[in-house]
Amino acid sequence: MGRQMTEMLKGVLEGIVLAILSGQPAYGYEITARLRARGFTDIVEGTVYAVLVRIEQKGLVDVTKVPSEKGPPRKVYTLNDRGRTDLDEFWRTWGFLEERLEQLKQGDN
Amino acid sequence: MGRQMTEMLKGVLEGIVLAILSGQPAYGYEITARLRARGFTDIVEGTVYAVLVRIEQKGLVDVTKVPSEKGPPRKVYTLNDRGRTDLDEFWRTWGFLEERLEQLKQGDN
DNA sequence: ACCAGTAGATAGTAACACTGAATAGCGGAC
DNA sequence: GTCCGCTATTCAGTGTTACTATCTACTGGT
Repeated sequence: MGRQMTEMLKGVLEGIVLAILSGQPAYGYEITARLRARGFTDIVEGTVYAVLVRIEQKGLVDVTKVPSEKGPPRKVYTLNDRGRTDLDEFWRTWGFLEERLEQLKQGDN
Repeated sequence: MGRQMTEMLKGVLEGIVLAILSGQPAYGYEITARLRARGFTDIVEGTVYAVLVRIEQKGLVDVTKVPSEKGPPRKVYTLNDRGRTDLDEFWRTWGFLEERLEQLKQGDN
């Protein structure tokens, strides 16, 4: 992955995962697949699981273990109220940045 | 500063500084002031100087020392060719992220 | 003599994404 | 019946980054 993308994902990837979970509950492997389908082709499992551990510890998601027909049991993550609050805050922060960068891009500096 | 903003700035702040320099050369203290004027009210000098040291070491800027009427000599940073290339790449990476997040925000997840 | 404003530097910290590898369960091919 | 591939999770170690807090240094005004 490009160095710039890696750095830019910091603080954003967590929001992306929360946003994905806001649509419907999902488990790690599935989330990785969705990210890939969305164009984030270079994000590997290890990275996603680290995010999931973090948002669980922060109490932004509820977790249930669901047996899989194929492979070890899945840990299904569901966004809870605190997670939704955090996601809202994420979008506000993102919106702020987006605005400022749009101005900069227009060249009024 | 909010935790989310701090993390989100990683990888972005450097691009912001390069973008500011693309308009015209500037020195650290001045750049901090411009950032503040742009709404980044919580970014302090120490943070900006760290970025400047980094982009200088990467060879993205040329540096000249200019005496100041008031206070110690200024280090004026000028974006060079490598810096411009890096800035282009930054905007591409940013554009990619912006697109994906816009989709996510629209709720198609 | 002191202080505020200007200007830069730096050591230490915390957070984060990445790398690479390991573990574990199941199905099918051979 | 053993090996391979796919599913699924975990974890230790690394590098990069922004922040905190503090320090130095120069000038002008009170």
